[in-house]
Amino acid sequence: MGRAPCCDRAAVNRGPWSPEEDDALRDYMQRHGNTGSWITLPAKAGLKRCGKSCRLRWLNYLRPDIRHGGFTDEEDAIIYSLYSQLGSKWSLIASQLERRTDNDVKNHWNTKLKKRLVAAAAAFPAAPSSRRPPSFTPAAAHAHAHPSPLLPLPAPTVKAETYTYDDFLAPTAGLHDPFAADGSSSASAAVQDPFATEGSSSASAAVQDAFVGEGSTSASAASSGSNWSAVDNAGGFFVDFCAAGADLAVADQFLGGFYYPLDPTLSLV
DNA sequence: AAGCCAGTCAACCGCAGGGGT
DNA sequence: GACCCCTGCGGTTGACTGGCT
Repeated sequence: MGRAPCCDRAAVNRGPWSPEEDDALRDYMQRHGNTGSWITLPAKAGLKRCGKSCRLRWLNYLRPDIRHGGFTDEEDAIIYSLYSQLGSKWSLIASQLERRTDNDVKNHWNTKLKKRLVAAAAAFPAAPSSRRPPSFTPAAAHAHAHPSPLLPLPAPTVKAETYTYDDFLAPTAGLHDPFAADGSSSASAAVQDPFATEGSSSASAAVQDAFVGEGSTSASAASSGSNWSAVDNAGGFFVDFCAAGADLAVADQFLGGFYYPLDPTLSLV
């Protein structure tokens, strides 16, 4: 015997909402708010809808304080970062973005962001084992802990307030590349940018795209030359960003995930 | 012009967990 | 502590749309 349905399916409308239904729900919510329960709301609002459907329609669509579509690069970066730390905790991720719903973030990830990473993973084979931290495992990338003992970064935490761009700036101190086997990584290969929206193959563009906007690290990283590789680790996405040359600070933004909110005072041992 | 296909997104479904009794 | 009800969440589906052949 299965779970009892939350409402009589034969007695309620299903599928897309009509403008009239939207008006009825919006009007009710603006007059009364949801002071009672979602289950009883449809009857009070004169709607032939399941209470859960009303809740979803209001929270994801009709609510006046939400935005749809048009995700900015900065929002993408935040989503990448939080997904790498939290996994598919869409409500938590959405709570870190202003006026976004979990459904919108989830759809954006599934339709756009994930595909970029899949494409990036396909374009780049796994980094040679000699360039990977010995302790790295795919599970570690999802264990909410930093995958490499070489990188003494704190375990990511979720801020109570909204993230800002500044949370993703790179540290200024010079860090060495923990993936480099001999410390002399080559920047000769032109590589594609897993984050690029239009398949740029420029290494400098890759870095600039990763640090969209006014990121102060983009110019130095771009000028030093960069090397991307992306690895899809058994359902968890791990982007290994290796910057060549002296300016390797940027690479550490991506270790263990995509972007880390970094403590600028940290440095490698 | 018609058919096909891929991308997008609103909506549904079922489960987990919290709170009340 | 057990049970029930309700809400919230994440996975999935399916309708719609636009581009391509």
